Amino acid sequence: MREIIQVAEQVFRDKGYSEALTAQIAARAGVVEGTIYRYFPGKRELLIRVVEQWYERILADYDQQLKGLQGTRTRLRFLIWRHLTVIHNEPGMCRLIFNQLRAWPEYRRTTVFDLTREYTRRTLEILQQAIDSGEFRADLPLRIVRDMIYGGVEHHTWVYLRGEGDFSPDAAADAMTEMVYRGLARSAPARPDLAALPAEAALRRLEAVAHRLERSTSRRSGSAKV
Amino acid sequence: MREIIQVAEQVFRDKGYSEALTAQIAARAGVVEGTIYRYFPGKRELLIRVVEQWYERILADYDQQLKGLQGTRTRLRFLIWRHLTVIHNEPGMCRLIFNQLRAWPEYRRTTVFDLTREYTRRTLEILQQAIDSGEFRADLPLRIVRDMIYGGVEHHTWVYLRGEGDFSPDAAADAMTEMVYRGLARSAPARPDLAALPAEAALRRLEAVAHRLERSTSRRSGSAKV
DNA sequence: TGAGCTGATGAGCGACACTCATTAATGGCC
DNA sequence: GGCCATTAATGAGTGTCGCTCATCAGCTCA
Repeated sequence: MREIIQVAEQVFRDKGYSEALTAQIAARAGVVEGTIYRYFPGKRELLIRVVEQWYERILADYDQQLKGLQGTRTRLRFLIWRHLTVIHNEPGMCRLIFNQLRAWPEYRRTTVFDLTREYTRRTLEILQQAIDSGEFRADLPLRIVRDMIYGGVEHHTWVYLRGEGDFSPDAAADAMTEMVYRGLARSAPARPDLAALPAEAALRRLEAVAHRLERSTSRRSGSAKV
Repeated sequence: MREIIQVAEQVFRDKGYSEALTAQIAARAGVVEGTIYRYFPGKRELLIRVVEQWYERILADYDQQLKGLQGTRTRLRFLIWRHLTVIHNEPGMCRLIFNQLRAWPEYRRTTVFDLTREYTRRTLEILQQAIDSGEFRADLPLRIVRDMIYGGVEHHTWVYLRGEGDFSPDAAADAMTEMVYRGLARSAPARPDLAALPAEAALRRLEAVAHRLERSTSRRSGSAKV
């Protein structure tokens, strides 16, 4: 049975779900086709088990890695980068999840579903912590931000998953983190490299701060000027 | 053939791709199964034709609507809202596209692919125009912003597409537009005039604001200090 | 040694997409 | 209008797969 799952993973990964034949999986595993059905209700459940075991392996040391990271930006970037990297390293498996597993009605009762929820929950937590600490503004629904992150990752990696191109996990993670950070940051981003910015950029930043302060001041004094 | 496509659309929409039987489509269309294969190479191509015609219908008056809208924010919001609304109104059809069509190798040779590219190209255009006018900063790759928009929309609508909940196109469009706008806006939002400001004038303005702030701060600190 | 249990076996079934030889319908031409 | 050529429809197959089930082999324990 261990053998069946291992062989099935290989065959599914190489051929995709519908091109992978149960007869072939059985043959390669050195059993007869009927044996598969003693351990799995059907081909679907076989794929589900395969993906579940793989996904657990992938997420094994995940929490530990995250625990060693400090700061909203760093942690956020890690989450995004991690997701991008998994897709980059395991396109076959991700294709199976995105194209098959997720479309099935059984998906919700899968531990893949649970693990994914857990996975994305970390993102929400980080965002919420940043809001609590005042680093992020609180006026955008976090679930939508999360959707833009994970949906964005998926959309971005499609061409690659279709085998028609490549992408850089690092570059994409940088851009997405920056986008999210700017979209949510309360003030202009507190970037350590800001000191090195040219005068023009610094001026622009000051403009932004001044404008915001101006508004808040005039709002308080009651002389709203537009 | 017109009849076949119409019936097929209905059956595909109701039952999903794999539960929809060619025999049933033929029966409902009042023809025999073999007739379908005189007009379509296979079941896949039938779905492709169905989706293509539907999609063309959906995007028919799209450009006209967009042409009547002014301003980056308005136009951006319309694009996002439009996409969300189509999914909300036609979940069956969108499920077919997301779960089946897009996973097939034929997808790239589909006009659905072309139309989608055209559709998302508008988004890139709007973003690029905002960059050219100085409204948006130019240091983030636009393709990634686009991916976050359309990926985010998809991710956000999944629960609904699985028939397990609902979502508000308006609320989601607002939040996503806001997120993108803040993520890309060069200065404080709604001040495109600032971008054109020469350095000297900006400095004068900053001086003035600083003065005002100085006074209001000292006034406040006089009574608030403990 | 034999009874009872577990689990592998592989021939076969049912469901479907798809094919093809045959038949019917259509339309141009004298 | 009658004749032929071209095109379209027919429905009885066929092949492919996932899946089932009666049967059998190996193992344990009395």
